[in-house]
Amino acid sequence: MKAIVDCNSFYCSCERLFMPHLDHKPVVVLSNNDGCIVSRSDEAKSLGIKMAGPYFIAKPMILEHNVTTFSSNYNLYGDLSWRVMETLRVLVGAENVEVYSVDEAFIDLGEEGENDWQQIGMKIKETVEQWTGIKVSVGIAPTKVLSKVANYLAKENKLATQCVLVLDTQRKIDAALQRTPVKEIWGVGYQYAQKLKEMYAVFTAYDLSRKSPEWAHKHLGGVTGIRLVKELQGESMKTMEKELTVKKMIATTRMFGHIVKNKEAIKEAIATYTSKAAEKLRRQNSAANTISIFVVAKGQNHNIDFRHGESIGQYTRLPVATSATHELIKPAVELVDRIFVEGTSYKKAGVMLSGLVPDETIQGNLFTEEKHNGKRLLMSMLDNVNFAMRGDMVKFAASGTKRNWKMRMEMRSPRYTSRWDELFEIS
DNA sequence: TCTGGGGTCCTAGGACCC
DNA sequence: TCTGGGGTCCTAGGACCC
Repeated sequence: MKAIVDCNSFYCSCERLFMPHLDHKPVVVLSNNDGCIVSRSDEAKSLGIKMAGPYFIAKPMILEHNVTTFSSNYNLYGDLSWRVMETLRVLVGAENVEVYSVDEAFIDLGEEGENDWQQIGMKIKETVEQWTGIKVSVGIAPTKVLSKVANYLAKENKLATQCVLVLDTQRKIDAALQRTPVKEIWGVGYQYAQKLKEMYAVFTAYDLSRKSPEWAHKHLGGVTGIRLVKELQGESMKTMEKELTVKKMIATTRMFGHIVKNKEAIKEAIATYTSKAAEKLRRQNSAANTISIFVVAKGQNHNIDFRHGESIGQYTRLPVATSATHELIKPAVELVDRIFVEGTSYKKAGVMLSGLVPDETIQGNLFTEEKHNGKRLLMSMLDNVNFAMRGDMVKFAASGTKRNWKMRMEMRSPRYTSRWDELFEIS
């Protein structure tokens, strides 16, 4: 059996932990740049505030109903996420936990025996809540996809389920699938949901589970579709992933706080993002052999298709894979010259590192020049300083010092658990 | 004019996830 | 006025090889 443990309204729950007077009150958390709503408490959901909806559209409603609003505080969320995952590892053994995202983890509960799954689920839920203060929902079923269905229904009916739902018989599975719209299945997005409904009259997860794997291959994206249908039918096709996943691509991209028309500012932004991306790269001991950058211009009909503003990109293949910031900044900034158009208004830029390989410079070897090793040392010192200061204390000059392109973050709460000067105080 | 049957590697793009 | 930031996997198609 597999379980999925999912934190309820995770970012909102993190904020409430330090402001308990907000319990049972509507709360929302905004994305970077205070652009979209990315987390809503149940009370905010029932006011009709839309997930991923633009903040400025929801703002009148937010003011009217006195909804407490936060900018994202990733230091805080990251730390609390770590506490939740550690709790799970203590409960079921680290080797059985697969961290799936900042607020979700799969757990392998094993196959054998007549276990009281309901009780196991409750124990997990209650322990996490007691140890971390974060409320979670637990779905338990024979496959990952079915456990996600169970989790979805647990959240839909919090009172009846107490946030724990087990699907351990075919009868329960079928009943659950019949109550689940096809769009809510893990792996079915907007496009497939429309297609399934309009062309094939598939409305519920149950309808889809009646289709054959061959049918799914034809109409649901090849092998991906086969796996999905088999998982719905109770056959495990998605195994537990072992931790230690090394990323295959690393990106740092941001909207600007304001429109940018100046090439130097774009270069500063690109240099800053490159530094950040290189840091992530070194954290997983990789080096990159390809660096790409892109910029997004503000389109004419911005209000209609803001998402599809045309993105113009370029990439460079590096002669040698590297993880050194200065070796990445130089080609990145040069790429800006190739794509920048005078007189254009830009709203976003990004850097992507790909072609990632293990970093050869980490263990100095006899055949590497000394200069090369010194470079890695400089980088670790820089990472250490920046980590200790929890910011970017030491930067490359190319990143600029004024940064008037920086994003907005006007309502961020204190980083209670990761900065000494922002610790929670009791007076 | 005709025009095989494999392979591999790479890139772009689509679809999805949180 | 104002619309997030990461990632993954898969497929198709082109270039190239024998």
